[in-house]
Amino acid sequence: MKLEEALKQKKPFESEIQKLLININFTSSWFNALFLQTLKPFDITPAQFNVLRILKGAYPESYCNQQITERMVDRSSNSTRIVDKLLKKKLIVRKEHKADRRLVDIKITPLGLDLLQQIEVSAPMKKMKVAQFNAEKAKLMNEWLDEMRM
Amino acid sequence: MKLEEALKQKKPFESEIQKLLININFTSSWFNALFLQTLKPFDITPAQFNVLRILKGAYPESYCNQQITERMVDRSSNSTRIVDKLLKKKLIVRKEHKADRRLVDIKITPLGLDLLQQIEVSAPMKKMKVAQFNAEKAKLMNEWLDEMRM
DNA sequence: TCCTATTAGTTGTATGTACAATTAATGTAT
DNA sequence: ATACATTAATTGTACATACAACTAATAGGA
Repeated sequence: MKLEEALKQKKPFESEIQKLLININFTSSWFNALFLQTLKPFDITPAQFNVLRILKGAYPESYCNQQITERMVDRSSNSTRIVDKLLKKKLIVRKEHKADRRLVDIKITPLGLDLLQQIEVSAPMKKMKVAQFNAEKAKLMNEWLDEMRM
Repeated sequence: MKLEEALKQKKPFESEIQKLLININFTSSWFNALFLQTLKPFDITPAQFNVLRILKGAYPESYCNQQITERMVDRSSNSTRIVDKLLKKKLIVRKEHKADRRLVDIKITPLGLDLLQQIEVSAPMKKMKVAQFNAEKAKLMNEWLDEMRM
């Protein structure tokens, strides 16, 4: 659906670039709402899911808080608190870093890996990924989005 | 900067489409952080700015709450509370709708229009809009983002 | 008309975000 | 070694978001 229709705009946008900035935010918000619903049956938020996937990337090693933050899609949220929630659900474990006692090592548990697996094979998740979208277009868009953040 | 670098990923993404979904969210979050900073000197949030612009679109008429919500870029936020904040700053006025007393008419004030004008001519705002990005690419991306939300 | 359903807006609450302040550990210069 | 700056993580707080519950007004059918 055209953005002007979705936002019920009478007038066209000032420029394609202005429209693009709004379109990216609108699409992101739209996608996040969908993602939130998809993850709801698994009792996990998109931010928690993102941290679990990051820790899966480190497995069987661990990451400290700072390394997690650097890899989060949305850096505005507080990794300490996200990690707290995951800890309560036993999806991760924490232990003190040997060499530098300021750091905390955080590692995904088998239970956490299991949950990720369950989510990824679930029907709604597969549906989100397919998204009926041409891979060639996706590749170009990825290049251009990367250019935009400069 | 490439998304893989930005997120310090060791492995490439599973597919261009999966990467695109993450790229849109990451770019949106990146842009929002910038936008938040840009608006800070004017003591207004992106959500409040968005509602003001919507009401400028209606001016000199008004919109009721529902019409505002339909036009918001991020529909997850609660328009009543955003409107409350704008009211405290006297950037808008509220009055009861004549025909249907469930509705509330909301209209931007001259003070609100002034603030929008100030923001739009400000240096940081102009900088955000330019974004050194090719208009032809922007147009294609807009078409493709619109296709994605289906 | 009366009853019920629907609609618009507001409010309550748990969780999340933005940002500053704090605590504790380490690095570095003298 | 001591003092000071820097770094990593945590905590406090005001505000925002997600979502359900609530209030009040209107619409529509028997």
